Amino acid sequence: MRARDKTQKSAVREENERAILKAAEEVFAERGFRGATTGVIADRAGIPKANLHYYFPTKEALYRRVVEHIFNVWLDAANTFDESDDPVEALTAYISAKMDISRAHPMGSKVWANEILHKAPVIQDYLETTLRDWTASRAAVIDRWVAEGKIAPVNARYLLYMIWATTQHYADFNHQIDTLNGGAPLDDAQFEDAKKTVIGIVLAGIGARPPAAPSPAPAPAEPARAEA
Amino acid sequence: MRARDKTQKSAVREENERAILKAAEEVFAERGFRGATTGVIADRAGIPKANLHYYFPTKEALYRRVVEHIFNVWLDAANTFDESDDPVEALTAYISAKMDISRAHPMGSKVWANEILHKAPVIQDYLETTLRDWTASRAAVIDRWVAEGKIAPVNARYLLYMIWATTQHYADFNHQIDTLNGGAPLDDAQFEDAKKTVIGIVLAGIGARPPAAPSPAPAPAEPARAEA
DNA sequence: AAAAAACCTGACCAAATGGTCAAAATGAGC
DNA sequence: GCTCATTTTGACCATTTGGTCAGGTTTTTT
Repeated sequence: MRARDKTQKSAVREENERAILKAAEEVFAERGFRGATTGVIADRAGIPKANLHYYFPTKEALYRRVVEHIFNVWLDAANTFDESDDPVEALTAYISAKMDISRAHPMGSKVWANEILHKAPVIQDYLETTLRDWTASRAAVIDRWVAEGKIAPVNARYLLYMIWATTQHYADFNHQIDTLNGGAPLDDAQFEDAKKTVIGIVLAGIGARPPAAPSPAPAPAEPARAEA
Repeated sequence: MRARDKTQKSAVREENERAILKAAEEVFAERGFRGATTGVIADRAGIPKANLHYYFPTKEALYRRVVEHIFNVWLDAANTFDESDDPVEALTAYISAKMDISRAHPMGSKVWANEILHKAPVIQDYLETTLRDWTASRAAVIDRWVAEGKIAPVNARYLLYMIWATTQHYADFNHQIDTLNGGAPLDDAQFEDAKKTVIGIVLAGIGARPPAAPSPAPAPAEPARAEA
C-alpha cells in the first residue's frame, strides 16, 4: 500500500482504533483517568498492550480522543434546542434528547463528569470556547422568551444548569438510581415516566404551558392549592 | 497512660486524625480514589507518609472514614426535609440546605459523586439500607401531599432525583459553573439567585404555591401566557 | 525516676504501570 | 517472489506507590 492517500486510514487501522476507543470510553468511565490502565483497556479491546501504544502513543492522547468524541455527541444533542422557537417544543426536545443520551451512552457522560470533577485538565479550552458560546447564545434565547412573555421570569443560566444536572444525573448516578430501584435499571416505562416528570416540572416551573393534556389523568387547569 | 478509657482518644491523635481526614477529603475529591496517593495526602496534612499509616493502616480504611463522614453530613441536611409538613416550607428548607452544603463543602459531594460514578465499591451497603429507607419514607410524604391536593401529581422519586442532581451540581460541577461565570466562583448574590431559581422552579413545577411575594419585582399572580 | 504506652520517621520493598524496543509477521504493489 | 510499509507482540525498563519496619522520641502513669 505504498501510494495510499495520507489522510486515508487503512481498514485495519480504522477497526482497531474503533475497538480501542470503545474500550477506553468504558474503562475511563468506570475507573477515571488515573484508575484506568492501558493494560486493562488493551485487554478489553482484545489486543496486547504494546499494540495499543502503536495506535495511541500515550494514555493521555487516547483519553483526549475519547473526550473529544464525547463532546461531539453532546453538541449533537445541543442542536435539538434550536428545533423550534417555541419554549415548550424546544425545551421538550432538548430535555428529551439529553435524557435519551444519558440512557443510551452513560459512559460518555461519566467520562465528562469525571473530567469536570477533576477540574477539566484536558477540556478546559472547550469549556472556555464552545461551551461558553453555546451557553451564552441559548441563554439569550431564553431571555427573549421571558421578554416576550412566553415564560415566567427566570435566570436562564441556572435553568440550563438545572436541565444539565437533572438529565445527566440519569447517566452519572445510574448506579444509585438502579440501587434505589431495587437493583435493576429503570425499565422503558419507568424511564418514560422519569422523562415526563422532568419535562413537566421544568415547563410548569417556568410557567410554560405544557403540551395539551397528554396524560390519561388530566391535570387540573389550575395548580392545586394547599387549602385542602 | 495505661488506664485511659478505651473509647477515649488522646488529644494528639484527635488532632492528627482530623488533619489527615481533612487533607484526604480534598485529595480524594480532586483526584479520585486511585488518583489520590497516601504520599500527597500526608504532605498536605503536614506529616510523613509513615505517620499517616500509623493512624490509618491502609488507604482504603482512610477512604472509608472519609466517605462515612460525608454520608453523615448528608444525613444532617436530609433532616431539614422534616422541619415542616407543608410542601413549600419543607422543600424550601431542604433545597436550601442542600445548596448551602454544596457551596460550603463541595469536596464531600465530589467524593460521593466519584464513589457512585465508580459503582459505589465502598458504600453500596449504605445505599441499600439508609439511603433506600430515607428515600422511601420521604417519597411517601410527597405521595401524601399529592393525595391531599397540596401539590400536583408527580412521581416522588424522580422529583427527589431532580433535587439531588440540581443541588449537588453546584458542588460537583463547580469548575464548569465557574468557567461559564467568567472564571470566578458565583458570588453571594449570584448564589442566592441560583438558589431562588431552583426553589422557584421546583415549587412552581409541582404546583406548590411559592412563598408570598418575596422578590422586589413581584411575580405575576398567574403564569405569563404565550399569547403575547 | 523508671517503666510503659503512644507517637514519629527515614529507609526500604514488592507490585503495578506507562511506555520502549527489536524482531517478527503480514500484506499490497510491482 | 521481491520489496517495503504497516502491523503485531513478548520482553523489558524506569518510575510510582501502598505499605512495612526497626529504631528513635515523647508523653503518661505509677
